[in-house]
Amino acid sequence: MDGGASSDSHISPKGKEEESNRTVLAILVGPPGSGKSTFCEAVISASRRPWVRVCQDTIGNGKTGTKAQCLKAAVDALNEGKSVFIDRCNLEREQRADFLKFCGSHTDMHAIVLDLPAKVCISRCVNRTGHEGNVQGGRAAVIVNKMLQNKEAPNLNEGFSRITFCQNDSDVKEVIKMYSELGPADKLSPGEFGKKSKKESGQQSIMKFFKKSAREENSQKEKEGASSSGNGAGNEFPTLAFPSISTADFQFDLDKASDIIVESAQDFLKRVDNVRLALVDLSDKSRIISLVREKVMKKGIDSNRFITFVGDITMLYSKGGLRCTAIANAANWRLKPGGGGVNAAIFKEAGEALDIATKERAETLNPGSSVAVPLPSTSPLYQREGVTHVIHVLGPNMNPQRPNYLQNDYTKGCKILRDAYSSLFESFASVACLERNKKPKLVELKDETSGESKKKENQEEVKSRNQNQTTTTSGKSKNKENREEVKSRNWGSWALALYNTAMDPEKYKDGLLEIADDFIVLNDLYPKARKHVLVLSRLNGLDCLEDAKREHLPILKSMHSAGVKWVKKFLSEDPSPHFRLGYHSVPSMRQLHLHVISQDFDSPSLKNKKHWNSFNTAFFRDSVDVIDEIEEHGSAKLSGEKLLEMELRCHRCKSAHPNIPKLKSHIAKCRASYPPHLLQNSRLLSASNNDLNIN
DNA sequence: GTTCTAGAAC
DNA sequence: GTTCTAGAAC
Repeated sequence: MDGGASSDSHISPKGKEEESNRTVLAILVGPPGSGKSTFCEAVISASRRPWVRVCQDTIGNGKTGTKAQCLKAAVDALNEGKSVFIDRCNLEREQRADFLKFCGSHTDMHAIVLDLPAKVCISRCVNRTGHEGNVQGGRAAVIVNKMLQNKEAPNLNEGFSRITFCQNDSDVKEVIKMYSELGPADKLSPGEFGKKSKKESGQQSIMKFFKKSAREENSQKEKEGASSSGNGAGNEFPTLAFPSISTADFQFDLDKASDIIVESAQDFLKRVDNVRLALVDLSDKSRIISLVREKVMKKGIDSNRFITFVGDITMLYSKGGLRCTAIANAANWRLKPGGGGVNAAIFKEAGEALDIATKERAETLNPGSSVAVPLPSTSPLYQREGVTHVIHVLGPNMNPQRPNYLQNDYTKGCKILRDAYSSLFESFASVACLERNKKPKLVELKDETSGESKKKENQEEVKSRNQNQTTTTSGKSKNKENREEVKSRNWGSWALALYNTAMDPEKYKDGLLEIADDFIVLNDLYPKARKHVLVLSRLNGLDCLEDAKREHLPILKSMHSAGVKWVKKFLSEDPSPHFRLGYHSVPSMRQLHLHVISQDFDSPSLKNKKHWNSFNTAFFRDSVDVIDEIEEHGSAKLSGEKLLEMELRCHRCKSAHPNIPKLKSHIAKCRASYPPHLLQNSRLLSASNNDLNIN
């Protein structure tokens, strides 16, 4: 494989050989309510390419349409040089087969799988009216459930050249955009995109949304294995390709660097399943590659999950058959294109789109940190290589010829390099949409992870506050502190405002939004976002989350419901914000209160690090998790106040920012999707959130 | 929790 | 010089 980053192959090889105006037959796959018709209409109204939507619900002119009618309409349209959407459920392989048979040599066969959660589809069906096929109202749930029982995900071996999976609304949006931008002569690159890993689909699907037989999966694996140029690994894992950080221009010691790469990777892979890391270097004489290979072998790291790869990081799929979800860029601190090496090559291949998308995320990068930038679908790296994200990462600089070098301080250098890899891998974990519930460590970023042991200590401390000091098994000098804390929790007079309100709401009723038997709702006096209310318990003695035990579950649940009710009310006035409901691990004000807060954090009262981190680190405990944990263990996990001193990171894209003003100007424009953790379990409530309709 | 302000960081 | 943080007082 040639190592040149500057070959001419950024022009898709397919682009040259294809005559213009090839047609596309795109089969939508998804149950009623998954948004097939909306998808088609959105693309058709925006596209320069002529599209025809063939819909079985409408093709019969009032009567129920047939598949045969759809086939005929599709073939007619293709013959006229138009591209076609097949808008019917197409959930079973057999249902799709006939359409694929008509695939002439001038037509690309695509599948677009709208793999949204079943409950979302059901709820949409139940709530809609005037549906073309009358799948709506009460009968919809039965129909959708039945259809979902035995469905098969489309497979390349059915004859599709491209299959795109959408798991959520933002995927759908992105794919609509991609198809809308497809000009008459353009072609999307072949392959499977956006597919969930096996583990994820197992965890997310309530009713085995798309069943796939083991036999099929194996044959698919064989197929992929055969075409993957003998790198020995199947292509089913999300893969991060990364160059060695700091060892080129920044002259980091190779031996030390290789240790850090291997250790960081091993640590990451231990904690995260279903991902793969690929260290990439241009030259097969690369010293860093051989050092890493040697150490990987010694450590017995799974060679399917950590690979070394010689090749151009911008052409891993097109030239090397290695499909990567994300590639890391050894960036400079200004996040500028150019320079040399990997940074120049990636910015060049990704096109201007990456520069623009990067600017939207962050202006600068600190050594030891990273920022993940989603690649616009127009980028050649996305279209040709199937790369969805570029993760910029900055390592330590040991080069005396460069400004701000570390003067051979390898204590500092090694720490920064470790931080850089940890941050890179964590960013990748977010990108790869990992299920992180079962591994609480993963929820934390690098810096939080390093604070993990401290956090544990803190939790223990908090726990032991409630115990008598005679339990001295691991007591040490903490006992003195404990004794003081056990005696009384000293609330300053300023910290009693909520308590006083809860005990005598009538006195303060002018400022209250709602007074119920067991809780009160009021606006936070210093709101940290456009919408920020408190649901305040009225129970005397329930001072904070630490006090909440099983007997408090009814009040916790009723506070939660009240919070959700107010979210609904806010969303009915303005559907744009997202909300979280949760408690501070260690509150400043006495009397248990639930924060209901919109995620814009656009407020002059949000002034310092503590404010930010109290809502955007594990210090903030989502109400849903608190209830689950108390149900399961009798108490909720608490995080220590150490987290409040953490570096400032955007709650959406996780980029780091040096101070509050910079962070605030960033979050005002950041539109990255929220971290996967927040998208689960209704931690994040929005107008499109189905749970709001059900509760 | 906020306000105030010294002094660190830029 | 200005901006921003962090600690003390309330």
